[in-house]
Amino acid sequence: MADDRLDTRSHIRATALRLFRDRGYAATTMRAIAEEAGVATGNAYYHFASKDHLVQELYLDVNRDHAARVRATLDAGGDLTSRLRAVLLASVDAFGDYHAFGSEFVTVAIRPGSAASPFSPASAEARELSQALYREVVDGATPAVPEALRGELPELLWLAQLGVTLFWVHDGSPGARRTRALVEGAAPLVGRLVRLSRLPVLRGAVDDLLGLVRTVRA
Amino acid sequence: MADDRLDTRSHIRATALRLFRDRGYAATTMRAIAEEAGVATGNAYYHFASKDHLVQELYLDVNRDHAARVRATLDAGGDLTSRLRAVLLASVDAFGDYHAFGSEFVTVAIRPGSAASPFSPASAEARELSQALYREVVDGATPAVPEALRGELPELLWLAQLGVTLFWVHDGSPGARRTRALVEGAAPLVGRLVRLSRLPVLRGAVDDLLGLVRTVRA
DNA sequence: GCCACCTCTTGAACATGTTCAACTGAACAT
DNA sequence: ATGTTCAGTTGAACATGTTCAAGAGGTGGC
Repeated sequence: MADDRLDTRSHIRATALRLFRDRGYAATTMRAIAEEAGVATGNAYYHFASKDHLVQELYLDVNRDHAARVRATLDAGGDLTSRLRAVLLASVDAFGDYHAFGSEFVTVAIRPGSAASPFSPASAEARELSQALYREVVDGATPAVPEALRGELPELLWLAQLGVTLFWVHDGSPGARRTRALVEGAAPLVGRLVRLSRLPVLRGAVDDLLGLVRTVRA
Repeated sequence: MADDRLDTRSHIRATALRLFRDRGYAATTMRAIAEEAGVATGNAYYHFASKDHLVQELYLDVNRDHAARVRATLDAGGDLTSRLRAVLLASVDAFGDYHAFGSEFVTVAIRPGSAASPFSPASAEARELSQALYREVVDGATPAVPEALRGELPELLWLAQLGVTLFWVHDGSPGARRTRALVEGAAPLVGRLVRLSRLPVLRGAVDDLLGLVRTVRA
């Protein structure tokens, strides 16, 4: 019962994540986590401010998994479309273990006040990990992404991943088929648009978009 | 206490919506709604399956308000950009009353299983009301929107509104300034892209996009 | 009149996230 | 040794969404 217990905090963390994976969010009560970890309910709250904070730990795990899955692809080069496609599909895979309860978890994540929100301070580590992947997607692409886009594109692609995840949540198809179809279609479209962005006719639209992104970010 | 009480159901509904508006989602307990309405707690559950279903009623109200706000604009004609801009800004205004608690409500709405989700069967009336507005935005625009886009664009714009709302939720700026800036920038960008979509160079990208939309919708 | 049925209503009971006052025990100062 | 402090721990208590067995009251059949 106290074998792998380096310290109480990480023991509770590990217990919670296991239960989340096995039972989902709602079915994993704080009492169950505490009991399974062999501590009192209140103790879990001493180490984690809320259930959301435990979910946030789960997101961190998923993001680490995602990063590990795409390491080889990112190092291998390739064009923007194939890199983006691979990274987005890998994110679907990384979430795959939680597919049954995916909607529950993303629900928690989208709550603006939630610690598990991708925008929350508590998620900073997971967010930066994930955003770094898309920076690599862009910077390592050959042929190179046009200079003008290189600054903002990674963040836009990261947002696109959040969109894909949101879609995935509502996607009841087996094996997330529809979500994968979305990625298969969207990645080449992004690649094509990035290539087209060099054309003079599109210069205005591209400038508008970049200006909008910069304005809105502040 | 029983003055304006046509029937219990609508009395509970009205009471709940008032409390939601005044106190927000979390602070409005089912007990408070029932007590304020002068019925037992369980009675509220007889008429509304869950608290989410009451929130869904609130969304219906907001959507009706939105539709009323844009009636004149839609009847007046104008180009796509100005029509889209007006309708999106009006949606920000319609949600304005709930700005303080906006994040709470949208949180509820985004939960996939939730009755308040824009995609839920329970929200069908609100959804169709809202989607119809964007069909009008597109169909009533002069110069006319290219034939090829007229089918899918309304739904895409409706999704864009959901995106704007999601942004608004995370937008802490006074008067939702950043959200309005997003709309002010995005509407002309959409207008410009729709105009450009006629160009032969973009034909491929447009076809890809439309194909993607059709594939993914199923 | 009486019974069966059905809609509507009640309020106690339940499960769960969260809080909190009290307790433990180790580290440290005197 | 003794006292002090404080991070860590406990479990009962609380608030709230939700459920449910019980009943009220009306309507129609006989």
